[in-house]
Amino acid sequence: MIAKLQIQLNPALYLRDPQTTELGQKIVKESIFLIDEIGFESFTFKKLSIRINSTEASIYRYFENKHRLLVYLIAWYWNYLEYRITFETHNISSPEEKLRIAIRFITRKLQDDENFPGISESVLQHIVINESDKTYLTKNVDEINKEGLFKGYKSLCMMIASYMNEINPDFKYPRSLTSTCLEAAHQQIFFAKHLPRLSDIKKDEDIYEQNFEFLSTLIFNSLKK
Amino acid sequence: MIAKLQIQLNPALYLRDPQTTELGQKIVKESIFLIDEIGFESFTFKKLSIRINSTEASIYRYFENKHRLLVYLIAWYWNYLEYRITFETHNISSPEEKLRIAIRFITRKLQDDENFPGISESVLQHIVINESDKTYLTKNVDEINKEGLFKGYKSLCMMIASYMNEINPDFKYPRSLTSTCLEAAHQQIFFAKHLPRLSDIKKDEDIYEQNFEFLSTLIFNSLKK
DNA sequence: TCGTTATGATAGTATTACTATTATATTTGA
DNA sequence: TCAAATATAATAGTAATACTATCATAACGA
Repeated sequence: MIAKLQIQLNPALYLRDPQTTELGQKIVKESIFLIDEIGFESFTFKKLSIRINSTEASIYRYFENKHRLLVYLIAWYWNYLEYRITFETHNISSPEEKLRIAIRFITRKLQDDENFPGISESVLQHIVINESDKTYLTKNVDEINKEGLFKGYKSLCMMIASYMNEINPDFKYPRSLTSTCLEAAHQQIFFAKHLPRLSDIKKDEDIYEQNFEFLSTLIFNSLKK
Repeated sequence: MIAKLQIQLNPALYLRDPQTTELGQKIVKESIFLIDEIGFESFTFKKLSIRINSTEASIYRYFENKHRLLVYLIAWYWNYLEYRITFETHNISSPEEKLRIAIRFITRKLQDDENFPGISESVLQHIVINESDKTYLTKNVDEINKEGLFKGYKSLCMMIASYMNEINPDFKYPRSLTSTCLEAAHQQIFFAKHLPRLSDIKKDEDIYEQNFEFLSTLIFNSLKK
């Protein structure tokens, strides 16, 4: 390995940086599996502590509460996506091509990434599908936002919106369209699985591919001059 | 009054029909205000019971738990919207016009409706913006869905999708586009207020009007042949 | 090796999300 | 109109949740 990769996150996301200690890494790694298994509402630090053979008090030294831990995990995900898209669009000059790559990435089913052994990206993606909206749908959004905890999501949104702007500078809603599609990217997967009448995506075919087609159509039609 | 209006809801939504008793009506009416004030996470039957001078146990006779109460309120909202849209599109034959009316309604800021004095539609709309996704983003979606509790939302979605189908039968994603827009209708308002970088909607102008413009553009561009 | 830091072990508290029981008030219907 | 059914209030109780606090000990670094 020539360089060790690490996703840089806002220190306000945690009390103690979980990436720096063994226990911290265990908390993050196992919380992903546990939240995926039982859902965020049923997830507690107590249950997690039992799973990792530690104590509630120890986990509370890393994260203020379970909501902050969720915000941390989701922030990690968006930062990871932005990093991957930045990497893949590097040296590509066509904004259409960059946009296509970005749509590909936000609609793609993730595989676990060996560069980040502490985190199962595939399971984390399930959490994004099922729980990510809960990070901001809370009475203290403004407070959390002021601390900069949604920076990763906003930054990704603005990056994609900037490609749209390059393609058609007259289009009036690049950010709204991007945030709508970022949300749809996981919502449509959720609907296809649980509320199929809300979607045209068929469960028996490749739902991720269909979602890519849907969002590509939506975006490129909107950007036509 | 020549006819008393009442939104018909699936009886599985409640244990005892709140529309039939004074206490039930008080529970529904005040829960809307209380959830809006303190947010769904902080909302408890205990707090509500104090507010309406009743007891926790009495409220539990109407609703299994607070999540079911939320599902009830949101179901009421979607049924109400469908009722209004059905009424307003009555006798209109142009599918473009029907679709425009529907978009108008899903993006419009609601006023309290005198026909339904027990419910503040304007405050309920805030709850839809802030809390509605929590009705389905839960581990037991499938169970709740099987009971038919999301029927109102699905029915509204399919109605709007059918207008799209009339306009352009070749368009492959009428349901996905509709559900995406129904979600965006409240998401963009939320973003404009709390996470403005995720949206092009400006807080200082009429956010509801801008949202109507955004979604109209999105939808009609998608339906172009 | 001394001091700092991280963790574990344990305990404790207010609140939440219920369930159960009983008494009383109100409605209904025979 | 009286009895029966029903609705509500009042009260109590429980297990779990979401924390906070204290102290001992292990590990670690200078």
